[in-house]
Amino acid sequence: MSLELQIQKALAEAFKATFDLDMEQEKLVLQPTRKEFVGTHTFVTFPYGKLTQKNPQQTAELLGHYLKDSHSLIADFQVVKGFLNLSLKPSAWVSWLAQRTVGEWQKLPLRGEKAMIEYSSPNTNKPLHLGHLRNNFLGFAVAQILEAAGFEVCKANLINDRGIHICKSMVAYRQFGNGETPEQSGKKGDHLIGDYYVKFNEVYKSQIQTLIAEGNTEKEAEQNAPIMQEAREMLLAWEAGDAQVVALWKKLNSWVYEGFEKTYKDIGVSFDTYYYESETYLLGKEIVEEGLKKGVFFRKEEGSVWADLKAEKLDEKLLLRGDGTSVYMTQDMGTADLKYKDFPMQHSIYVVGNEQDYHFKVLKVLMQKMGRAYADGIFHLSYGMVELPEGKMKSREGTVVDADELLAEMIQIAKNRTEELGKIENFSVQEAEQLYRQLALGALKYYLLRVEPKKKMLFNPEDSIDFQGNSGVYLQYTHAKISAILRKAERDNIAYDAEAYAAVSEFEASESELFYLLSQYENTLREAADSYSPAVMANYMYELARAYGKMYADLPIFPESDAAKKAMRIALSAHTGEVLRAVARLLGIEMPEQM
RNA sequence: GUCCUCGUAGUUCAACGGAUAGAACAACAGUUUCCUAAACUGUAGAUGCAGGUUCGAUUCCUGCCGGGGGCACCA
Repeated sequence: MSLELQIQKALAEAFKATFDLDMEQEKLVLQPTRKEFVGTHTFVTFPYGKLTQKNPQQTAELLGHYLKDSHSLIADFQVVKGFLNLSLKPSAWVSWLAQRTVGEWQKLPLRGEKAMIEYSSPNTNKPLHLGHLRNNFLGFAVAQILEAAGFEVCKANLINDRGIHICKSMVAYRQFGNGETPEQSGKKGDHLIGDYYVKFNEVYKSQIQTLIAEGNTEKEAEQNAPIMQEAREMLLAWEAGDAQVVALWKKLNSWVYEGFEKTYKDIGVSFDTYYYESETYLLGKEIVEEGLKKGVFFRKEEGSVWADLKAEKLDEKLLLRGDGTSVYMTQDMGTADLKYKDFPMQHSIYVVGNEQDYHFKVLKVLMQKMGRAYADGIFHLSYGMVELPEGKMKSREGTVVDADELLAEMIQIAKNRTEELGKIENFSVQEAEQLYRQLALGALKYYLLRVEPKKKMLFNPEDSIDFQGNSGVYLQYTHAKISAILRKAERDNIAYDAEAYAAVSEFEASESELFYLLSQYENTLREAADSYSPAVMANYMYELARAYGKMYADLPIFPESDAAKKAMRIALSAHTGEVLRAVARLLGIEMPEQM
């Protein structure tokens, strides 16, 4: 049983014994004691005045006395107004640490539930940019977190490989490409195709201007620009299965996939299954028919099919055009069923930007109306855009922060900083290269993950990404320092097992703080899983590293004369390292042993 | 027009309805005979505005102001 639970149980007993009140122990929530007061766990008694017939302060006093007198866990208490601050006995912490270090603590018990996480889901007409990185890191981290929290997880990538966007690149390539290939040009396939997408838009723009100059309205110009018409025709040809168009499409897409795979590998994300829009875009019509039969949807006179969601304040939603063709929502309904068929899940998570909030609200309501088993478990993990100081990134105009380029720059910065500091002279070239990558990716991932997903975030290329302070590098540095401590303990043959530190009977403040934070791993993981928020883990990891940094600076380890204390500090260091590594793994961040 | 979302130090981010709103960067001032100074310590600095609910509101509700996004037989 966790310390938290033991305290809650004790509190329930205290309520019973002192006030003859039966409290549900889960509701007796504890919060961390603020560091200006003594203690680790705080119970707030303001809400219980009516029940106990005492004022909050008296309530806290009475509960505190009971706990101190009757519970082996509680060393002391202190009351400030309605706050009951509890201090646990060092022996309790010490045995907690002893148990912890032998047990399996990284994962919560299995829940017997499945969760599918769809993320990344790129369009195949351009390379990944900074916004995609946020998506990829979020999706991967949430998958890891849910798995650690006891879910069976499936990571899915739904590739948007068809549609007008890829036709634009195809048209531009056909006109201007001269058969260029990734091999000859030395470009990654996704970049090559992305360049043609930009090219398309340049030509499109100039054609619009010409047409406007010839007296067309802007709308007409946009409609009639020859290159756009060509793209539309190509889309129709693709849908008709035109052999040449399909062959071109396959070739260009295969180049893009190679490029994506390289990037995915570089940034350390992976998938368990792939869906291709070209294979799913026709799905969903049967669901519309089913909905019509059930009377959930209705047909307008012209033949189009709609769902009336006015009761849900979502207005009316088109599901099938008058000519019987699908819209985006139609295929998403079909894909939702397909996913469930492949992986019958209780939770279906979509990592998609917040501009689609409405879409996913509607999707969920529609599937609920259709009575789908998985419908209540649909969750749109909506995240805010990554903006530049001058505003939104626009692929069309090529004003994006490219993922591959950014990573390369980060690696270069990591290299420069590391060389300045000169701490890895013993490294081989390969080891050094690996370290630069770890630092660069760690900085990038932590930077993007520490912000609450739904908030938009600003990226300023001028400032780059932090390598100091509240940064991924700080966490890695803490881990590297810990590793050095452990190497030294090993070398000097200093034991730090449970027996070696069992005798410790008092703590310094920074040790208590560290113990407390280490004990919060499960709670934090549960909270992160419940809210699908890697930011919760990221912030926890930073707090933990900071607490360790403080202890490291305040207290000597090897010069400590009390052998038990020395052993305990090493054991604390070791476990802090383990927790940091465990959390970092959830976020996809690697922790170096030396830096 | 309507719906959703965000608004916290100069800047970028924190804070299950709880104590004197935490960090980091930037600024200023300190700390290496001692385990990695990519660190540690200190100083200064913030809840958009107006109401309401509550013992208690950055957090919940209403209105306003400001930023972002959505809503069309587009994807």
